[in-house]
Amino acid sequence: MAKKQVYDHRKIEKKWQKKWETSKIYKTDDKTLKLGQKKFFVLDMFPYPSGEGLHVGHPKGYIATDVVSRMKRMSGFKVLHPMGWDAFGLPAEQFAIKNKTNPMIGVKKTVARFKKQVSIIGLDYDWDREINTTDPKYYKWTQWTFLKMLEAGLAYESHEPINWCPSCKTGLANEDVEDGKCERCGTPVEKKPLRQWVIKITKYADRLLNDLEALEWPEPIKDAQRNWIGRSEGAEVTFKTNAGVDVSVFTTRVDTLFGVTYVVVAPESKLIAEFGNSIKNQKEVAEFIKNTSKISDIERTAVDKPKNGLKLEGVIAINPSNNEEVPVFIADYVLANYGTGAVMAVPAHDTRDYAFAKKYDLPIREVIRPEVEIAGAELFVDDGVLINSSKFSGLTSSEARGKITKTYGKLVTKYKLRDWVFSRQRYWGEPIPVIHCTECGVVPVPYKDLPVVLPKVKSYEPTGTGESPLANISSWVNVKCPKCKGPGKRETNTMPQWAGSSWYYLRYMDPKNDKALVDPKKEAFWSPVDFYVGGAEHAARHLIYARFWHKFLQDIGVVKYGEPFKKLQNVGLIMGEDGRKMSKRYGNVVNPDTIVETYGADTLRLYEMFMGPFDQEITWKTDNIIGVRRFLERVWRMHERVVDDKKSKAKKGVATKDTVGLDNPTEILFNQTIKKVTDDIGTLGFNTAISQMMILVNQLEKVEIIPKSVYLTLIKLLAPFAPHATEELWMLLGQKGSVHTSGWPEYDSDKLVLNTITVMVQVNGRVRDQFNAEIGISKEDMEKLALDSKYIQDNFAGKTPTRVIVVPNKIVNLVY
RNA sequence: GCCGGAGUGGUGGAAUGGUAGACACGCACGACUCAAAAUCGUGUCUCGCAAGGGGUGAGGGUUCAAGUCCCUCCUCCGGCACCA
Repeated sequence: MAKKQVYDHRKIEKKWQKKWETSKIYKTDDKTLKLGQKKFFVLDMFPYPSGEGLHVGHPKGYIATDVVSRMKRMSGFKVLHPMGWDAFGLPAEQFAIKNKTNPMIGVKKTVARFKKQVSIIGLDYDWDREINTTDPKYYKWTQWTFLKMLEAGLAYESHEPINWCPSCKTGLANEDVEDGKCERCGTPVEKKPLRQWVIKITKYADRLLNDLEALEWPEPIKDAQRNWIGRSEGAEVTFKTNAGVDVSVFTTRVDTLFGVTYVVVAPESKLIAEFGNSIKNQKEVAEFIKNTSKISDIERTAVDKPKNGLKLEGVIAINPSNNEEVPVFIADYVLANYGTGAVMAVPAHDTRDYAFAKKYDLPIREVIRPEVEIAGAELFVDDGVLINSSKFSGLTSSEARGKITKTYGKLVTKYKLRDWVFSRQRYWGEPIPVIHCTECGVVPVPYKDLPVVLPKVKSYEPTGTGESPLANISSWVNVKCPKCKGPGKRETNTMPQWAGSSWYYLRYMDPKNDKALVDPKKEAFWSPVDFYVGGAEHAARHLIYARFWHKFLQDIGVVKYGEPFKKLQNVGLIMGEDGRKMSKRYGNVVNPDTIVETYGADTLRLYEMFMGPFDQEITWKTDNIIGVRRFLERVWRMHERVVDDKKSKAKKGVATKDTVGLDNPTEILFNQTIKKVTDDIGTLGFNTAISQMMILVNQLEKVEIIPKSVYLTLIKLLAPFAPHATEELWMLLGQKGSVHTSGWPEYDSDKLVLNTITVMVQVNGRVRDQFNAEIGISKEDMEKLALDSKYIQDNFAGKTPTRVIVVPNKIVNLVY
C-alpha cells in the first residue's frame, strides 16, 4: 500500500513541468519517419501574442488539443503538437509607435509572457518547433511563395479603388471589412483608388468550394465559406445600344427577360466613359457619380436605403428577346465589382428593381405568374409560369431559364469572392519582395536574395499617403534593378497579417529548414493536419486564405494533399460571469494564473473540459470549479486504499484479467468507462468523458478493495486531462517511467453489459412497472413477466392487450 | 431578406426513437466536531399527505412509444446581405 500523501498541486505541478522539460518526453522525434506509421498532427490556431495576456477563455482550445494529443501519444501514435506566434500586425506596431522602439522588442516581451502563461497549464507542446512569423528565417518562405505566385500570374498590381481604413491608414481586403467597418478598429471603411498588389484567389473559387465536401468540418463553417465564395449560376445576356457599345448583364432570372423595362449600370462602370457623347446629360451624370463616390460603403449598402439613380439621356438599349428599346440608368444599387457591373431590371419580379421603378415611375411588366394566384400583388419574386414571353409563355421558370439562355445568352458562373487585396501601407509586415525599375517594370527579387529583411526605421507611423513608412528609408528603397542593373526602387507595401498564417502549419513539420519551405518527406509524413482547433471567427478569413495558399503550394509541387486541415473543430467562447465577453473594459476578466495558483492547472483543465459541450459558448463560473477539484481529490485519496493484485505487473493493456475483486456491476462500469472515455475524447465529448470517470469514482468509493490495476487504469484515463496529478500518482504507486507514455487502456468488450437488467413495463407508452431479468431473456419470457407484473395484475387482470411490443432487454409496452 | 445553430430543473448541462433531468454546482437535512471548515450520507423537475397526475419554447402531426422525426410558429445566437 502506498504511503499517505497530501495533494499539493503547487508542488506537484511545478515539479513535473520541470521534469518534462528536461526529459523532453513531449519532443516529436522525426529522425525516423516511415510512411504508414501511425501519426497524428494536432494543431491550435496559433495566437497573436497580445500584451494583455491570457484570460481563462484562451486556453480552452489548447487544453482540448492537449487532451487529444496526450491520448493519441498514449495510444502509440507519433504526435505533432506544436505552438508558435502570429506576431506581425497592428498591436506590436502600436507598441512600437508609442515607445519608438522596434516592434520586435514588444513582440519578444509579449511572446515571453504568453509562453509563461501557457506553460503553467502543463500543455505538451514540443517547444523545439516553436515558430514566429516575424522571424526573417520564417518570412523568407512567405516571400518565396509570393514570388511563386507572381511567376504563376496569380499576383498582380491593380489600381482599382479598394477598401481603405482612414484610421489604420491602410488598404484592406474584403475579408477585413465587417459591416462596412474596419475589422480591427471599427472605423467606417472608405473607397480609395490605390496602387496595390492583389492575388487572384478567385481563380481557385471552384476548387475552394468543391473541396469543402470532403472535409470533416462543422457544417456551419462550411456553409459560411460557401456563402462567402457565393457561387451563382446564371446567364449573361448582351443588350446592344445606340452608342455602339454592348451592355452585358448577368442574371440568375433570365426567365424574366421579357419583363425588362430598363437597364442599370453601376456608377463606377467603365461603360459610362464608353458611351461618351451619346449621353446627353453629361453634367448631371458626372455630378451623380461624384456624389455617389462620397457616400461610404455602409450607407450605400444599407438594405433599406432608398435607391438613387439617374437616366442616361440619349442612351437606348435593345432587349435581344423582343427588340424592345429600353432606357439606361445609372444607380447606386448596382455594384461595379459583381457580375458585369450592369443589370437588366425587371421591376415586376425583383424587389430592388421594383422599388426603383416605383420611385422613378418606370413601367412594370408582369411576365411570371405564380402557380397559385395571389390577389392584388404587383411584385412576385418566386419562380412561376411564364406569360407575355412570346414562344416561351407557358413554360415554368426553370424550363424557361435553360431555353432562354440558349437562345439569347450564355451560361455563366459568378462568384461573390473577390481577389485578395494583398498590400498594406504599414510597417510591421513582410516586405513584398519586388523591385520597381523604370526600364524593366516590376522585377522580382531573386530567390537567392531572400529574405528581404524588414529594415529598421525611425518612425513607424503610417503615412496615409498610400506608401508605407518604408518609403522614407532611401538607403533601403533605392537599389539596383536585378535585371538591368539600372536604378530601381523596392516595393514598400507590406503583406497582410493573413500571409504568414496561411502556411505556418507546414513549417512546424520542418521548422529549421533553410533550403526549402518544407522537406517533401516530412510533408508527406505529417500532412494533412489531422485535427485543427480554433475560433469560428476565422471561417471566412484565415481558413479561406490557408486553403487557397495550400492549393497553390500543391500546384507548384510543394505539398501533396489538396487540403491542409482534414478535421476542424471550433472552440466555444468562454464568457465572463456577467454573460458578456471577457474584456478589461467590462472588468470581468478571469486570469488563468490565479486559477492555477488557487486550484491547480489540473483543476483548471478539468473544469474547462467539464463545463459543457466543447464547441458551445459558455459562461465562466469560478464557484463551479470546486466540483472537479473535489473529484480530483477523491481520486487522489483513493490511492491509499489500493491493493496490489498479483497479476497487475504482467498485463499492460487489457485490464479485466486483473480486476478480480471487483463485483460484477463495478467491473462492468469499469469497462464501460474505458470505452466511454476513449470514444468521447475521439468525438470531443470531454464533458461526458469526465462525468463517466466521476461515476466510476463514485462507485469505487463504495468498494472496499481497489485493485491496483483498476486504479492504474483510472489514472491513465485521467492522465490527458490532469497530467500532473496522475503523473505523481503513477510514481507514488511505484510505476516506472511516465504515465504519459504508458499506453492507453483497452476494455473487455465481453464485460460492457450487466448480467441482470431492469425491464420497464409500459402501458400505452407510459412506464407503470418494472422487473429484473437475466440479460438475453427471450421476448416471450419478457412478455410473460410483464403480464405477471403487479401493476398489470392490479389493473388489467384477465384482459388481453391489443398489442405487445417487446424491445429486447429493455422494455415491454402493452397496449390496451 | 437568405443560410446555419440553439431553446430541457434554482444553475452548467446528460439522454443510438425506448425509465427525461446522468454528472456537477447550489440548496436542505443528517453524521463527524466543543464549534466551524473540510469530508461523508440522504434528499432536491412540478402539483399532491398519499394514491396518482403533469412536464423538455408554443401549437399540430407521425409512432405501440417523441426532448429526439415531420409541419406551422415564437424567441435567442452566429454568418451573409442592394451579389442581380
